[in-house]
Amino acid sequence: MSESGRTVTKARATLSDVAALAGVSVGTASRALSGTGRMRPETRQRVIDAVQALDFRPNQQAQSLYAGRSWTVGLMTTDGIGRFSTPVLLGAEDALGAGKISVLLCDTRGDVIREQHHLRNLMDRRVDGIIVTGRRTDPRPPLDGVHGGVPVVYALSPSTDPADISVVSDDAQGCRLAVDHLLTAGHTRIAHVTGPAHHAAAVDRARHTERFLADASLQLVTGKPHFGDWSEAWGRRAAEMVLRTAPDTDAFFCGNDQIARGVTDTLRERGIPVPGAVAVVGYDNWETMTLAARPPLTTIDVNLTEIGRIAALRLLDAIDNNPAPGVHMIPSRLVVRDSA
Amino acid sequence: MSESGRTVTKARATLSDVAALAGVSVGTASRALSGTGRMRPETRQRVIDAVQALDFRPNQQAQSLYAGRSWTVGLMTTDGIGRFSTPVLLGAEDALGAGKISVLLCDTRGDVIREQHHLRNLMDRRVDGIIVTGRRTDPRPPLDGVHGGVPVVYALSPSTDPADISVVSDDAQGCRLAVDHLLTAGHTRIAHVTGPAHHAAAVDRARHTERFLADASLQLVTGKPHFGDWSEAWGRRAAEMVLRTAPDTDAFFCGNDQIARGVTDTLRERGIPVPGAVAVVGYDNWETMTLAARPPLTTIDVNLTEIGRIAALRLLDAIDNNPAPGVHMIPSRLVVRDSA
DNA sequence: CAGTTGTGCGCAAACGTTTCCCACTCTTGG
DNA sequence: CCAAGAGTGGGAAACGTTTGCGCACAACTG
Repeated sequence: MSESGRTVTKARATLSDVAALAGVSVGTASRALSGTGRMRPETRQRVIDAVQALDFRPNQQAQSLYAGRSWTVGLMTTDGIGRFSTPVLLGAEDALGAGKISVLLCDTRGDVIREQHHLRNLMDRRVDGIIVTGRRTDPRPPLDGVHGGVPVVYALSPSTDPADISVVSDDAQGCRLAVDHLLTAGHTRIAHVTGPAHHAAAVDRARHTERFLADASLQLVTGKPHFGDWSEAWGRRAAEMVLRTAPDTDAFFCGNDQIARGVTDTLRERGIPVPGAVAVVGYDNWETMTLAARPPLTTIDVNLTEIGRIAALRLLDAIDNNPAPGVHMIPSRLVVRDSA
Repeated sequence: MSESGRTVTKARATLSDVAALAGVSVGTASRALSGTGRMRPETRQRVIDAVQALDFRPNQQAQSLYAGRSWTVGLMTTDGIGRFSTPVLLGAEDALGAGKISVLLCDTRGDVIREQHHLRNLMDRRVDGIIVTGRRTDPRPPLDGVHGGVPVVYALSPSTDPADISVVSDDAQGCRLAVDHLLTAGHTRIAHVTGPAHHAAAVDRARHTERFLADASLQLVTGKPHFGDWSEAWGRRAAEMVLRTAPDTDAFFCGNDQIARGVTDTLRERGIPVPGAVAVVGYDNWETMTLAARPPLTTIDVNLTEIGRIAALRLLDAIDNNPAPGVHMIPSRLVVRDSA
């Protein structure tokens, strides 16, 4: 097909080819390779030599048919494959790859029909398990139509059924890291600017922030969190607004890095030194934002890759009949840069 | 297992269950479902009823074993799954899903060992084909170790072997769109700021830009393109530099959107109206950059999703024994916003 | 009414493994 | 010298599907 030196064989050798070359039966060849069963070392060696000579590799389809499993897991992402699901996916792929398990990718784009379609496909392929992940941290209804006890792990957005296995980010602990960092640095007049009030991530983080401030007998400098959207533009507008209402604000804790970057832009344009006069802390550690901001942002890293990895490990456990039902919280990490 | 209403069946029905219930043989049941072979409509109906009653779905493993193919393609990404490979991946998944083909995800992280490992795995699983994609547009060596004529399509970064199938972005046409847009608006003193000189995307775009300017008897306002890195910081620095060397610059064409955003930041901070005094055009249409920039950036969209889609279609053609060797160029699109 | 055509459907092989069961060949001890 | 036992390895069934072949029976035709 191509004139290059790449190998282009017609069809791969099967176990009977190997057996024939080694002068044994297929069954013996199989046992020689699997290590089971007793046999003369010499015989086993002949089989191994034949394998090498023919470049034999077992047909996974056949193994799967016999074993009734596929050494494959489905990874369903509910809304595109974006900034959040990608690291989760990589973490999962990494952990699974170690166990000779491959990942089948299914993107539902938030469409229930598509989700059903993919689910049927996964069941038909006899996947060993399924990881469901979404962008939002809001709980989601469990997958409907899982047959034969195939285990499912929900990553990032937990299942509404507490009997399911979910792996999520520990927002409370993340907020505590941020608030403690600001308090320790002596900030007491803190504002909170975040995303839409209908996102769990926004309301949860706001709630935790107010709680931790209350623990230190403080409250938000403007009296309440500011809900908007996750954009830089909102961060810029919100900063203007907060500074008008409470000019003595000495810190902003933001619901994500884009908002935080918007806040720093407003501060810089007003000539307010960061972190000298006002400190800013973001959330997510999205490096395209945190590193490009001026100054680079101190932020909370939610360890998305770790979430994916743990989800995969929990799934492997469940596949091995050791399910750990419930919600598993993955701790976040404070990343200190120049903004606070 | 769970107290919710979800179906939890023990094991799925097989075709012999269906046949038994319908009172026919397995062979007949199979033919009834596949539509092949002649039979009494009444018999066929009985089989169909049995299928419904048992919620039968054929076991893909068995079908694959018989057919010698898996209705699966491997998608290898060479360096993480980032901003560039993700849309390609989605486009591919979309096009393949229509053909009942699923996607196996393999991330090599730029590691040759890992690439070999994944490739062997894919061959063992008898994938119907492979799509290889990378972040960089630089050509890459073809996959080594593809057996049995399994077709491979290279997306985004072409194969160095011209006999392979590659689907890439048409950088020349993209640059022409940008340059023409600037020229039509009357700009003649154009600067070009781009990424590292060891990236094909940077040097190619620079070369095309100079060529199209030459076609209009013009040259770059600073006499040469400015190579740096793909960051906002470089965009900001480069803008300072260009304005010092050639204060009468009336447009910046940038190698990507981050650089373009950096340029607009410098211009805004110097009080230079964009696009009133100086126009700015980016590249890639990365919306987190283009929409957040002030003003929102006019840019070139390389249609990554389309590249993925076409790569998948070419792969399907090749699987059907109609390979279209060579490099396929996907045209880009000018997205006009406020910066030019 | 015998022979031919045609329809409907069952049987079995095949895809490539794994594993159970059994037969054979040595060796060894009585 | 023969029987028992251990060590080897062959044969075949099974996983669940698809498909080629051929048989039985009905319906024509001459």
